[in-house]
Amino acid sequence: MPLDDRKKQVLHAIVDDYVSTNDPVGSKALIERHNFKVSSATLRNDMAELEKLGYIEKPHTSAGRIPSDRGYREYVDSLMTVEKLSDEEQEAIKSHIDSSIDEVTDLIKNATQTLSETTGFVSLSMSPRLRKSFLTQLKILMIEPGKALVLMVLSAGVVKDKIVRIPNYITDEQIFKISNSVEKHLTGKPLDEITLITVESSVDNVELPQPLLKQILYEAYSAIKQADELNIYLDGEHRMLQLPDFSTMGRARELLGTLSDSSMVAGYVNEIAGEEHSGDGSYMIRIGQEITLSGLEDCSFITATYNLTDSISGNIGVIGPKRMEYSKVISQIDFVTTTLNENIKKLN
Amino acid sequence: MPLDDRKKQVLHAIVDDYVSTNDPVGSKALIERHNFKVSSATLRNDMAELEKLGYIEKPHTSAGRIPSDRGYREYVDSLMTVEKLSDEEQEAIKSHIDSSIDEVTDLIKNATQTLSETTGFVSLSMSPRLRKSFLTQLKILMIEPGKALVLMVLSAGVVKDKIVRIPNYITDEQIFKISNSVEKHLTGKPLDEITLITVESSVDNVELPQPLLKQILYEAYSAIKQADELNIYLDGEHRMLQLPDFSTMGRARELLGTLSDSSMVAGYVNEIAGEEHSGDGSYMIRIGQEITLSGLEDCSFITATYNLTDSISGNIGVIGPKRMEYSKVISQIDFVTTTLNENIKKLN
DNA sequence: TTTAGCACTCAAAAGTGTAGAGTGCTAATC
DNA sequence: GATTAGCACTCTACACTTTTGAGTGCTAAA
Repeated sequence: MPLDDRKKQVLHAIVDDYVSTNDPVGSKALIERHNFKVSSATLRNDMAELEKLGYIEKPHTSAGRIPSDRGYREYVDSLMTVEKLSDEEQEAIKSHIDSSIDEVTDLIKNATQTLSETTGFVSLSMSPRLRKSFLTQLKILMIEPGKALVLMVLSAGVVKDKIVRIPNYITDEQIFKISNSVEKHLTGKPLDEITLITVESSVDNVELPQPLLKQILYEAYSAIKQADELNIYLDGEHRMLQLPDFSTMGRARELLGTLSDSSMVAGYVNEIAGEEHSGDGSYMIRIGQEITLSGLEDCSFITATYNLTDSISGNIGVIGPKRMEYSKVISQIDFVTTTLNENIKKLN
Repeated sequence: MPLDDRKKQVLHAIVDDYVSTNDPVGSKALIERHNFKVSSATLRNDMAELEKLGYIEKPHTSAGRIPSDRGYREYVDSLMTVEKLSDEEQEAIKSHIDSSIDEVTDLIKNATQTLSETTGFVSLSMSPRLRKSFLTQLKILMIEPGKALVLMVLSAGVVKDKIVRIPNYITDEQIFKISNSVEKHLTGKPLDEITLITVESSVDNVELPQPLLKQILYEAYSAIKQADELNIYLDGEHRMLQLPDFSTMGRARELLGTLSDSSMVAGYVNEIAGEEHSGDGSYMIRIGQEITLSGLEDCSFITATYNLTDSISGNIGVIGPKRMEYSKVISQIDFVTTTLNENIKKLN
């Protein structure tokens, strides 16, 4: 059963007030701050109803109400309106973004930092998912006896490298031949189609014993696979300590503890990035318990997607308290992401 | 005036007790836990004396005493004895260290993480100071029109690269020529002797208009300079929240706030790394107010040095509460650093 | 359906009292 | 002269109580 208009207004007002004051909001306070045309008693009835429906809850008997996860969800899905940032706000953000950066990775980092700075929350970004990108160059370069560098240039303009160990007595020339052969066969192939077998079968006519050759090719292969790995970058963890929501040590500890395990967070982000976008916007929101990472029960997580190319993208987002100004934060993420996308385009 | 033997014992005992209990220690408690041959009244006199000399202090009138910065300093300099870690402790550390890593940078990171994990404090490392290292290879590789990669291999086995922008219509061949020419002239030169002039004068006989050539060489130069920059890596910040010393939000906030400005921390570490080592060991200790970073007044900072080669080194260390088991932490750092040095050696 | 009024609830803040650990000082003792 | 026992005094931490005030749900009237 859908909420009637006034109940929607009440819920809207409760969320707004709670977000701005951090105090459970009661019927009287509601009347004072908004001009409802009815009395507090009426609102009390509405609030009782909203509570029964699960949109709001009481911390204890004699306190006001606070939005439940479901209440926030309703707010986010149908109540709030997302406005564009004012010119000043846009300027403030732009002043943090360094568009003179020449490497995509740094551009993304910079945007992530900006996001934390402007929202005051933790921000994060995932490295682009490069599975679909293809190799445009692959070189194996001798560094010194026993050590070589596998250097890859990917279609998205991303450069990756990895130092690998090779048998000591392999010569410059041999490596050079292998490098050329591998490059010729693998250029143009998407990363996710490159297997150990593809790599191994890409070399012929090199006068080296099979086991040695195999070893080198295995190293090359593992370098390629490593280029495909997802990295996560987190920023502004300390800002969470400034928030009243995490002013009790326990909560803060748990939160930062969880965030410190970056591979776990990365796994989670990757997981939800795989799910389809929730309808309307270009962003995705998880509220409270919807986040299945322990210690983030009081947080909300908003992510957006940036694009390196049409088919290669990554995520950027913030983790803040559930009690946040959703519409504002969404505008901020949106703006940062848009700016980031523009700057990425400029690199090509 | 030097302390007499018993006063030294008293100070030693106070530090030990305070470190282990986190309670100001009184004369009675001291008698109970240690077998002094004198009465509590005598200790009270000694303690009054120690306080007058500035080694210990009272949080308030009716509390026990806690060591002052000076007290810890005396303890660290002349009272404590540093023992080797037990076999089990060594094993525990070794189990965290991944000696299969092929890149120095990762090896250092891994050691830093291990250090935080074993001490339970924040750990940090500075990237090696590469000023004195020299180029063994330098290549400029075309990535796509308008974009090139400057790739440097340094004497320490470190590889650095940077994407730079070049004029659009520069060809593969032209870049190749420039690359060769620059490499020939710069190979073997220490980074800190390479100036823009050195780079510019390293190319001759390239049929390109001067301004274009200059632009490319400038980019190459800036890539080289960037390779020389110091990076800091911090780990385990969240662990500070577990410590009783930072159980009040205020302290923790300040601490993590300061640590989040990594360039400031890097600057400080670099500064003190420049000062000469304080005598005996291979480590360096800063206690409390001796640290001139705001928010770290209640911390101590212990650093050690790792070596890539004889002349190229970096720092690794921990930041923990002033109230720490100095001898133990020192052994831990020492062991981790030694192990790191061994693993670095194995890479070559 | 809305409203005024009222009794009831409960957390947070402020106040009170006590226990305990510690101190400094003095005068006696080794 | 150093050491000790004894004692009055100090001050925090903790537990306990009281007060305050915002908020609720319910009832009866509009």
